[in-house]
Amino acid sequence: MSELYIRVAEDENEEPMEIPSEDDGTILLSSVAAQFPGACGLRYRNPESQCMRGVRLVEGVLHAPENDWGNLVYVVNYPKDNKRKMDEIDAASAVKVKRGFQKTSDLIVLGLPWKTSEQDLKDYFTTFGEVIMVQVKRDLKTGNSKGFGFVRFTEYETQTKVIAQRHMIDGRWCDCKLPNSKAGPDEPMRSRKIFVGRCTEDMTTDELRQYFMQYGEVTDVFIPKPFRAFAFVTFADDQVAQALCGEDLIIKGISVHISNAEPKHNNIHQLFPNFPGGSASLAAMFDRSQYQFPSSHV
DNA sequence: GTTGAGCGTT
Repeated sequence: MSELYIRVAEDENEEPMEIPSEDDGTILLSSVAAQFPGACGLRYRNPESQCMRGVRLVEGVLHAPENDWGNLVYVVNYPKDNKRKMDEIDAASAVKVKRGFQKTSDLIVLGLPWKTSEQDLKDYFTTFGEVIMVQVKRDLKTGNSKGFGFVRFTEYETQTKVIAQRHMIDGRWCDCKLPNSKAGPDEPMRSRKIFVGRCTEDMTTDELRQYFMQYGEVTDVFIPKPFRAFAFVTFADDQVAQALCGEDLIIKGISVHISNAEPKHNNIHQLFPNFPGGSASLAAMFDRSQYQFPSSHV
């Protein structure tokens, strides 16, 4: 190890910033990400070959090439600049990412009052975001509303928000769903949070944060206390979280399993049907908690 | 002229 700080920049021609190394000469990815949010690694131009080279990254720790950071300027890697990274996760995940593309679709609006018009619908939903179209389905002969309709938004974020809640329209509670799906206000808006199963007790929040940073920006890490062999990691981008679901990852030599973090009101009694002391105490214990479980455990 | 879980005439 040659010096206490190494120089890191967003781009080869940008002004570098000095990042502190650890005592053992390594650099924590979290140190880089503190200055460059969302960073997932480093690269540098090899003086001999003039090619860009990646810096070795093991579980959130960056290792100096040939044990010497030298006097080079290192360049930050970001997940979105690197499609190859996503492809490596696996083919199924890549499909998920593509399918989860931020394109809006029609939403069915269930439970409309008979009197609600398309103009009423448009006026209501415009308060959430720009509306592309609204429909109220009617009996062709009578012109009476069938009590449901459709809406489409410009922004995917608006769609997500609208699906996630119930709607009071002209005095009735209505639900907006993706057509032909059961997903409603309760259920799975695609989560930015993943469930990390098979954790060991020596895994810290910092270590988990450093590890998962390589996939995308991490906004939260939660480890239930006392130890319960799982954790939750939240990403800034739901697509990153979804892409990891189903994966087995190696953290500190341990194979952990990634699945979707489900909303916390999933029936806990299905998880532990024979809990000692009866289901009431179990329910009380969990209803007060923040814990969430993946559907694969239910 | 009624109704209240569902799934879209053109």
